Amino acid sequence: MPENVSHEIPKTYEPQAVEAHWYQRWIDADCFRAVLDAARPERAFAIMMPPPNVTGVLHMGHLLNNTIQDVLVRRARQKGMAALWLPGTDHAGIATQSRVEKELRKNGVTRHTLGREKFVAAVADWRDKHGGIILDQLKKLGASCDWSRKIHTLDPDYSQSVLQTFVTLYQRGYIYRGRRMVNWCPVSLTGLSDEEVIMKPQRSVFYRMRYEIVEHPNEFVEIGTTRPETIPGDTAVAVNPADTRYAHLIGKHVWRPFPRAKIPIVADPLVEKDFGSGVLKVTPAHDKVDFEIGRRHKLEVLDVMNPDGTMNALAGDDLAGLDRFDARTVAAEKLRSLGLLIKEEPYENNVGYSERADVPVEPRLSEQWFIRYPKVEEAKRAVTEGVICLHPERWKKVYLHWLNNVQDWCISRQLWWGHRIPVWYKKDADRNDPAACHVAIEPPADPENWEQDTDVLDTWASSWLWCLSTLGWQKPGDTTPELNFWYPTSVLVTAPEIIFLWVARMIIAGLEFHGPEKNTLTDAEIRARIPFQNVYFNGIVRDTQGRKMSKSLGNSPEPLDLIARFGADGIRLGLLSIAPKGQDILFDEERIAPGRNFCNKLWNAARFRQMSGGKNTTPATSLAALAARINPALCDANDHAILSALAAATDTINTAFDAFDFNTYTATLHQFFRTDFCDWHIEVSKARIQNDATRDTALAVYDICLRQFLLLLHPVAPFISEELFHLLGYCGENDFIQNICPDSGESILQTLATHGVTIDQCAVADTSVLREFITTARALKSRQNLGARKDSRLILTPKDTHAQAFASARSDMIKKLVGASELIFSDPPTDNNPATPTPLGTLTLDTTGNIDTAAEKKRLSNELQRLDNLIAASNTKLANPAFLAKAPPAILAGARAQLADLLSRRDELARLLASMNRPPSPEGTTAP
RNA sequence: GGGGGUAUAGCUCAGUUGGUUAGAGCGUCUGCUUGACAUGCAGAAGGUCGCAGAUUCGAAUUCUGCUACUCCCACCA
Repeated sequence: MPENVSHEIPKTYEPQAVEAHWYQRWIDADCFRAVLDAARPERAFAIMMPPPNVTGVLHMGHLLNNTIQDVLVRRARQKGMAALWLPGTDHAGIATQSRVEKELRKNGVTRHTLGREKFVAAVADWRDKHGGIILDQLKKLGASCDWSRKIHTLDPDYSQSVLQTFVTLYQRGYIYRGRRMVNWCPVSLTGLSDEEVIMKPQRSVFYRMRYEIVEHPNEFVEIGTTRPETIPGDTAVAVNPADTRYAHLIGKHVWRPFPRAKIPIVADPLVEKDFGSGVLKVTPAHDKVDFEIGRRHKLEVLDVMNPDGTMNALAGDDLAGLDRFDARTVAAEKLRSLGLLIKEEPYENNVGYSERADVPVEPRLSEQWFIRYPKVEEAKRAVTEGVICLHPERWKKVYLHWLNNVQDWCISRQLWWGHRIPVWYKKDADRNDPAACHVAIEPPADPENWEQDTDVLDTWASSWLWCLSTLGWQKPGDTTPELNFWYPTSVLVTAPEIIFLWVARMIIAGLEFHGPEKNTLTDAEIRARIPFQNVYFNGIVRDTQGRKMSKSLGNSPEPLDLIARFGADGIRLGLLSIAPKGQDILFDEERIAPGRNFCNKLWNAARFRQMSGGKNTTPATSLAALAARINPALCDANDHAILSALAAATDTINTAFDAFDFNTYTATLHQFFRTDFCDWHIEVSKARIQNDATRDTALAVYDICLRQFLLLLHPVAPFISEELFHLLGYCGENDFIQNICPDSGESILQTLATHGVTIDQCAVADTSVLREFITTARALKSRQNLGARKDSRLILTPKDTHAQAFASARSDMIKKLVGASELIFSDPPTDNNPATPTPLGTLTLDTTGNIDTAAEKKRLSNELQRLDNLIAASNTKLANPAFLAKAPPAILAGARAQLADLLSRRDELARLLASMNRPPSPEGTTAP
């Protein structure tokens, strides 16, 4: 055993112990600390972790998202980049506040009985207790974040920057206050942005009713609604100005049923002629469209609801105090009793739900702060010009569509947990008079005369600064050494769900705030201001039925439990290899088990390498040192083949990384290691390991493969790769695999050549012929249920002298791999022994009777039929003059060669089939 | 209503710019405790590449239409 292999590899791989050990060592050695290198800006590589909510618990989506980030950052670290992965958490206004309010309610306490200051303190307290859990859980996954830089969106510095951007945007004219229709959540009691409203199809009732025309008693117009409870808020009915049916009624009035009142009939183009009766009841206080119509026609705005969704006094005695949905039933009853209800029809429509509270939002008129987005054109250009690349690219369209239709952003929330809006109003003054507003981070000098706005900012109005404020940015135009070095960051890894809520807004924030104030930006300025260069959208992790993971469905596995059972590396490998590019993932434990199995396989292969010994005493910490152990004269064709495959796999993986193609990455790891290295190369070279003369060279080839493979594997499976790298002595005791860059394919070939091993492509080709021959021979045996026997006699009728020499030289190898006691070269026996064509000639299995002749004949006929079909197709193609004239020569030659091959195999099969039809010869087997 | 996405083996997915007989993992079947590994090995079965056209010498791949499922956006009450 080599001296540098100082520890024996245990029999079974125990991920828990290995993971805990290495994570601690990495932390102790400060492996994840990002150190800027101002002199070499090209070394910068940064990823900002999408900050999880402090209320969040680790779920499958986090596992995938953070695995991808960790893979990218570890890869960068190996390549010698100054790699920064910055973690943090989001204060998550509504979610956190509701969570704590719920706790308080258990003790009969509300935020109002507690008061603002104490309540915020209580929430902060809860956050301090629970908010860090999710990041600690990520450590179990192996996340290599620079934990010393952990940021929270309510940290004092971060908060300052949030307030400062509000003030700046106000000064630049992008922020205004207005009485507008907003999406009101009657449970959270706050306004919401459009992006926080989820449309859901709803089974509703469409009420068709009639309103009497004031000027024409006993004449009615029919009106449809799904919300009769809002009738008391009606202040008009509207028709389309081009609708001839109602033209004579415009300017007249109808009776609102309850409370009974005269309301005008107006004409407005927003009304669809063809929908329902073409008459719309207008409730300006409770519908966005109606509000717009009301504004144009100067209609009264009658708010008949309380903030909590109950009806108020204006709704009339029968409805007042009722919940909006109960009021709907009562209102319908009232219509019926008044004889105004024509019909109730089942109806499916889309209703907006509050994302957090999951109740229908109520369009509600209220005073809110809005942002008119700056730099919208530049934000589009950043993506259309490819300054920011989206992966997969198709999200471009979604992103641009949003920007093309973007509405002003309602940023005030009627909550207490968050960044309090930095605006003070002069007492007893008109709040809409700018002169009576003090907008600044610092309160006015005479605070007793002012009142601060009670609202806080939308959480996303803080997280849109994530790429800036995490790097010490405090105010627009700021630069810091950290910003200069790491900004723009390299990749953002996130879910497409938040492309509007977060991604687009971060881009806008970067463009507006990073650099001096400018109205428009050049391409170069865009390049300098964007927050990230790439966005990788990972899919959503769903269950096997395609449903989102959720607590209430109980379909979400416990990630820490999975890590304990499969190992972090196993999960990472499993998740990454099943994640289709840009598609959602259907998660099932069964589907990630191969990740764990692969780790086990690797462990055992390493163990086999170590148990195979070797007399090397020199350290083997580089490719060159390992290559130096090879005696080129002892390299066989299999060595050439596996080393060639290693270089090819390396190149494939490098290309895959550049394209964020993780499918190819994991598939290549699997193909190379399992199929090429373990199942073929190790097996085929075992004899050479047992031979003193060849052992060192064979082991050196193992080591080159294992070392390079571990380096390539490390980003996705950091723990096991580090452990084995050390156990196999590929680095010093105090080194880490993260600091070692895998050689490129070309560099591997060059280093080998320097040490006398120039990959021989003929040898590589020979190996693939041998593999095919072995597989065919095994199949031949297996069909006779002799797969496990090692005493079979094989008779090869070589197709030419080269084939004979080839097989003869490898006779021992073939016998061992196929499981045969003899390999005889001879003409085919004349009786009905099973046989098969192979690349080297016809191979016959010498059986002593008892073969299933019928089954074998059937198989041969099927195979013959298949070949005949292929030959027919091939002939047709080659008989086509157009093909002969237009196909490239290489394709043509290929087609001809293929046909020749098919024909010879067909002839051989036909001969074998014919021989099976003869009665068996009485002597049994024939031999030369 | 508008815009995406997907459709390939029983299941989940690969399939690079069109090119020789469409691949993998899981599952299934058969055999095997082979001196690293049963979380394994060997072998096998299994596909009209959603449907219909078009382009081409040649289409899973490009184009058109259709169908099914799915996601996002949207002010039809």
